[in-house]
Amino acid sequence: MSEPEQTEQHLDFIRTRVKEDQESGKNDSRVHTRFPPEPNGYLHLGHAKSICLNFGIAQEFGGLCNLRLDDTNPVAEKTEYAEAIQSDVRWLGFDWEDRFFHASDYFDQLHAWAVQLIKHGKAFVCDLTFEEMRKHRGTLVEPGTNSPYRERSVEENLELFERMKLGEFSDGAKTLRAKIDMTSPNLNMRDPVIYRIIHQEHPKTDNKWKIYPSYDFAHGQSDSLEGITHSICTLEFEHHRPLYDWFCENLGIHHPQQIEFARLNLNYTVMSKRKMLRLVQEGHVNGWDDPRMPTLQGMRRRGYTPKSIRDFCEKVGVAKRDNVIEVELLEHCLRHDLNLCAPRRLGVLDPLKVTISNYPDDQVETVNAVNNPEDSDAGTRPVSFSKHLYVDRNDFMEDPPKKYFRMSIGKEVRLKYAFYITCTEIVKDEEGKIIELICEYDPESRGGDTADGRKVRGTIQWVDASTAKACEIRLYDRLFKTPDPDKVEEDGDFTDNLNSESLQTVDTALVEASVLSMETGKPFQLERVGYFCVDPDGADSDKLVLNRTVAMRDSWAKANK
RNA sequence: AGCCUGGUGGUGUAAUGGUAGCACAGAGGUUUUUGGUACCUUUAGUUGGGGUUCGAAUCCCUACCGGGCUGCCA
Repeated sequence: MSEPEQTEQHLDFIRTRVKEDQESGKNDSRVHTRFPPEPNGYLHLGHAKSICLNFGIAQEFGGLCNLRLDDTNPVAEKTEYAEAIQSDVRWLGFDWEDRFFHASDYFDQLHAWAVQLIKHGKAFVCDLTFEEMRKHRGTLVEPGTNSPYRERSVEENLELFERMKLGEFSDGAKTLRAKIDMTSPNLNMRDPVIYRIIHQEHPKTDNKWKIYPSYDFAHGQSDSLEGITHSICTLEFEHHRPLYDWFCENLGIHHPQQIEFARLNLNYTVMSKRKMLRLVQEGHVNGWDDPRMPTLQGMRRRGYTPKSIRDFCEKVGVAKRDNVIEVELLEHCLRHDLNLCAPRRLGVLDPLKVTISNYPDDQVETVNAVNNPEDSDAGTRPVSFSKHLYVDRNDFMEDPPKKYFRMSIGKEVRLKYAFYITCTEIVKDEEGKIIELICEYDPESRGGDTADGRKVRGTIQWVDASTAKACEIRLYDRLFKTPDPDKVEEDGDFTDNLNSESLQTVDTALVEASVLSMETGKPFQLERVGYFCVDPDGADSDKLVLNRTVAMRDSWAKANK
């Protein structure tokens, strides 16, 4: 695992705080965090930031980090999600050891605490309907008014709460509310609901409960029970902190410190579960693991490495101000990692036939290709070479501009790892389209250089016609065509900004035979083209399907825009 | 409107009263059997206005501009 390079003078505000607490001896200098997703959807890049923060801080300060599923609302939560979450966190490279918990593990304790609050006159059963409660709540500028049920006796509250628990009332008929302050400027403090009636089977507790605690009544207490020292969450929970504190204090239990940070936003995409769900449900993408999705499953299928994502999460920093990170940073982190670890292969997306006129008709030889120039231990591999080859169509120009280094008539180029060739003749079809290049090769240039040391500036990739394998390649582009997909015309919708060309399928590609043995999901580089990985879609057929993880940086294309 | 929050190059993020730094992006260059990589150089910033101070991104006042909050979601 990569060690985050946190230098002494470069700590973010959360780590600064944790460090101070540790040095002052707070919590006996323990550091204990947790990552608490709700199992109602798949994890995305925004969650990755939180995972890296929580597990990262634990590692850096010699502490622990728990994985906890916040399963207090059985309506949308599913086991399917719970399993994906564990798999994703593990894939990202983190380990919670034996500390895998559920908020539902604490339902009994939470219930007992609710009873305790009632006995202390700090909670009451309320009969107000949803609508009535909304009216009583007041507004942003006006205080709320007390519920008419606020002054029920402890005995009555106890009895009613027990009957709620027994399932005697229908959903929404009654709630248990904390008795705090209906005039508080913080709406969360206006007698918030802490238990509601939900007749719904729970993935973990089955039909044991008819009442479920709200987030506010479960989260802090769960943290407390687990001995969490720093409860790190996103900014939207800032207004809930007074409540978090209120419960810990009024229950007299261990009081973790909640700290909020700004969630991650990335341009050209959306980062909310709700919007991603729509993309999936409305068929704009092919599922949660579509390689264009910012879900961890999508990114994994696309070929993102855990290390590149961790590196990204470290580089985006942690602060309280709203932010939108440019995708270029993500792609930089990806390429940086891939450049170091991805094996190299040869392939052409748009094949153009090449015949070497002075090469023996039936001869086939092998040349040695370097597997990874950044890693000498990766060694070399044999690649077959013969009279009939393919190069990429865009590596030839009949009428090239001044600084074009690749093929054109009479211009000598290097076929990477093989020979120098010079095009002598172009073959066209009736419509004038180039269909073949007749070339001559220099037998003395085997391996890619000659004794005379002459300079050949252009080097291109190629495949041997007799051994190359056909495959389907899926080229991905950003999902949205605008940096801020939420910025729309009136009556518009973020889906208006979807990029209709975010997926382009190329079915003409040819790759060297060894690509067949690449492991699904493990990225490799097709030299000069980009990074790719085998998609699971081809697994059950003979078809080889590749995903383009990310293109190479291309300063030539950029300069010629 | 009330409350809470936050404003540092294009984008992020440091500097907590003492040289505004780093990364990505941009521009230029060196190297190169990937027009990749690596390396070098470079453009560009403290929201405005007052104040305190020898000295302010930092402290105070004020204006302006973002974001959040009226679920029995989390």
